[in-house]
Amino acid sequence: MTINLLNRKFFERETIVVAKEMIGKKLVRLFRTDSTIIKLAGIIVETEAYGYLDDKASHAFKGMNSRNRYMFGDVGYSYVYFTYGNHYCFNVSAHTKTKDAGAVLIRAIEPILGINMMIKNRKKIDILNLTSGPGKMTKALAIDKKDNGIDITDSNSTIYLEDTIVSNVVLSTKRIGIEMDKDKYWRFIYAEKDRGKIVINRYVSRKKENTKFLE
DNA sequence: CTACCGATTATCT
DNA sequence: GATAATCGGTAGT
Repeated sequence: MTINLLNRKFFERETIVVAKEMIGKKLVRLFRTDSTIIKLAGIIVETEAYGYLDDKASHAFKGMNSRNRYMFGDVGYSYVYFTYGNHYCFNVSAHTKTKDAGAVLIRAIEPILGINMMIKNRKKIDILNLTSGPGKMTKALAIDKKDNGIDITDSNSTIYLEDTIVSNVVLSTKRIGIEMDKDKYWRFIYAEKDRGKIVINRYVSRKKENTKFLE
């Protein structure tokens, strides 16, 4: 069986385009021990794009430092940072070759594999709140600083993204929790059409934000 | 149901 | 010394 991973080229495009197209793809998290492999997985239902000189809200805006270094250079690498004294956020670097930095924050997934382990990691049993936010998701998947700078396009990595067929709807909204460049519609969420009505995926955080329809 | 607010600490300047 | 791409609890409607 061959698994189709998102490859380097996928991430070597405009950060906003990559953020939008990551919606509906599968995020896989592996734990390898001597004799077993534990696999956690979910469908990406919420992302945000963070740019470079075009985006005052981006960690990369003021230039490279030891924290944000993986937003720069080669694309398809994880950028994991710690914030608010408690939480980790998980990004994948993505930008065109001519632009030097940019990344996509994965804010929420719909759990599809290893839900029991996610419940253990989160110490919460409420399925709808297991992974519906960037800090909740990293905790459910046990992602932290040790996962910074790993190659997401390599199937030997402990985190990678699988390609999927995406036929549902993607909406955009303003980004969450920032003070600068608030008006960019660079947040993307998963939705589907149900008898003509647009229904936002249940695992998306803050579903009441004003949305724009894409295409 | 929505809105506000305090916790907590690595990292930046 | 100040900040922060959040969360969860509590108060209010």
